[in-house]
Amino acid sequence: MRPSIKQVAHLAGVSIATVSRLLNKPGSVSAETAEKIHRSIAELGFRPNFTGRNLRAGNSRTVGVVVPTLSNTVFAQCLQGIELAARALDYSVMFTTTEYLPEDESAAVERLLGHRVDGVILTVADAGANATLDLLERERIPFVLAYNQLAAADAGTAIQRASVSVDNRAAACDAVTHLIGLGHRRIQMLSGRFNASDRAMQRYCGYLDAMQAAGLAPLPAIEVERHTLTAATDYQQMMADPRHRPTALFCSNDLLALSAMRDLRALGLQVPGDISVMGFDGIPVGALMQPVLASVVQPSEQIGDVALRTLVDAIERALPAAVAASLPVETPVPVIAGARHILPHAVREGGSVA
Amino acid sequence: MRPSIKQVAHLAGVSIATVSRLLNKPGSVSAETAEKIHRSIAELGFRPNFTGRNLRAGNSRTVGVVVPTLSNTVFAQCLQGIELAARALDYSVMFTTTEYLPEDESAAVERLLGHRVDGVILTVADAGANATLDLLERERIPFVLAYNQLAAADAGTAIQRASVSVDNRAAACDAVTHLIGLGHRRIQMLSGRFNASDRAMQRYCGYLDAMQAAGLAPLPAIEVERHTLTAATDYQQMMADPRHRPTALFCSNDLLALSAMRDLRALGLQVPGDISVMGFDGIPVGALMQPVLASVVQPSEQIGDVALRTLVDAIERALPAAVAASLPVETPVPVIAGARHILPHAVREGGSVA
DNA sequence: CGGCATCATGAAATCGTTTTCATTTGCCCC
DNA sequence: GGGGCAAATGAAAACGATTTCATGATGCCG
Repeated sequence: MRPSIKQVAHLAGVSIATVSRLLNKPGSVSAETAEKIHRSIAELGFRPNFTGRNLRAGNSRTVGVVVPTLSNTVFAQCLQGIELAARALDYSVMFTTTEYLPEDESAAVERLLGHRVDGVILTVADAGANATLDLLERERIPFVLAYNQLAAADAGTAIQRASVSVDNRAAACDAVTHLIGLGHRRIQMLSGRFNASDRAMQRYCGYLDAMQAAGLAPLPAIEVERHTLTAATDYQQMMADPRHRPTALFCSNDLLALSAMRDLRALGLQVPGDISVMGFDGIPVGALMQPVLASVVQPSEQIGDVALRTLVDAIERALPAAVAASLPVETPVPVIAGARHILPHAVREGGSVA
Repeated sequence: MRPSIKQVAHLAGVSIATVSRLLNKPGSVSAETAEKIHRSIAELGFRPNFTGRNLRAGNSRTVGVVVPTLSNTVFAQCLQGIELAARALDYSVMFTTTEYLPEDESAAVERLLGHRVDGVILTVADAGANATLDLLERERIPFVLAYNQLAAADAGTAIQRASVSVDNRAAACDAVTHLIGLGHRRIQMLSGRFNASDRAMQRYCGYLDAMQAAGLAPLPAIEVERHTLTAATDYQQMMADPRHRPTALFCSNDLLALSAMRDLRALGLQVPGDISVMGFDGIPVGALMQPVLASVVQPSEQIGDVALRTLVDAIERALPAAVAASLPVETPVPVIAGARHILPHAVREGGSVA
């Protein structure tokens, strides 16, 4: 068995309380005692057991992260940002994915709650009506949404949720406006399933905004499963026919845009000669390619960073509230004042549009 | 405070032992008692606290993962594979990065050990001489290396470590042989720092193998910092001069290959017209681009999957050994029989070479 | 009808910490 | 020199689960 504080205390000839004190607030123990204890710790190779500490303290200095997948660079970068910030604040990260299955979201969160994470960062399919978020709220676990953008209307409700994202609608509008500025009139949106990503819907709204503002007739979005464009035969037929084919394709994410470009080339079309393609996300490899993938860049790593800091703020703000809640008198709900963090986006111009 | 097993027991009018039994082996408690307890659990919204369980059990059903970064898709996919497999085996994943700083490896592992993870999956800078691995070994924590490929010579030593990777040397040799087969004679390797990645060195050996086998004169590798090719002016000069310029560039990873291609284009060179570029990793976007990035594909997600399964095997094999170790008589070291898992690689042909 | 095995359950110890409360010691000041 | 105060330390109770051991009840067999 690994050495515990008890062995250290015994070897140093002091009580476990003294060892604990040395570890937590070193000022409160005399110099020579500290010296003895430090020697014992070194000799035994003692390492405090967080499990014991967490059990007693009731918090774990661990946050849970739930994202759809890591196959999309966007989420990987976000997780990267989260981990970096967490490490800086001395938090640990427990991580899980949902594979875009809404029904897995709850299971994932349940597991994290079993581990008594102090808070959760998640990207859900639909932040609007979501049982998982309700669960977190019921359990009074601070959480922050990443990428999901809360509707401004929610700001008026009693409990305000926190989210960190770009302004999806405005960003999409900027992208489409960029295309319009280049002379495109027939612009169509290619999107992942709306029910797998509320962002896709918001971006479609942005598309509508831009088309409307320019007085152009919006086209219905083409919804496809992830990365399975080749299966969408009706879509292929549309592209094959120059009369139905849009002159520009606005894709709800970069991976989709890259897949689309490959498929279009397979159909014998030139990008951007025959058709322009613009993405959304601004994944780094997009800028390395030739032609550069035009896109709307979201600061994914920063989204993670801000999400984590917001979450930790909420956690540590909730701490005194938790103490109050343990009083016999039921105090008012210790609500985390939510915040809709909207981070800046940028249009990346690129050779994939003309 | 969240409901504990105690409240459940009280509400159901039974002892906490009975509740615990119901949760662990449901057969051992009578039907009507089970019914009462289930009702209490539902009413209180009770969720077992892993912290308590882990403290008592001495294991956490959690594994730690340490990789250099998530900015490289390769590691993100590996983590994805790990998480999927972990979830299937009912393990959780605690995750951290090192930013390619060898000195951060130990700190990361220390933190994970504090959380009492049952095992660790890691990718280190140099698996040969590595203090972190020694630490894990001293602490008798099962661990599995991912991407790091143990030298076959290690198989003879007393303690055998486990690793999951492709055969880097053979894979690089295959890649370079492919280039040679296309008629290239002046082939040079562009690599990340050897001291930041032992894989890079192994791949350079593979390069040497291939050149030697073909009777060609090998060139020294160009070592660069990650993604900072533009700063390497001597490299730029070499590329600018057709007499010094190799006809093909073999890069130690795909991100580097993509950066190189962009820089070469910036110098006015055509890929593959003036120079061919081949990568290593086989990241998925490489196949979406035009031209397709030729590369050696490693099965990253599968590496994660196998690494996790190997680790869990070791953990669960070590369990009885741990019991034995708690006996007064010091039993022989409960060594995890290591295994060098070599997964298959494949050469992906692509338009970036000619 | 008594003895014994089996089953369901409870009491209590345990895991490794933190923290409260009490106790000891030494010191200062009057 | 004694009273009181501060500093340093120890004993013990939590935290939430599992698990061992003991106990009572039940049923079966001779």
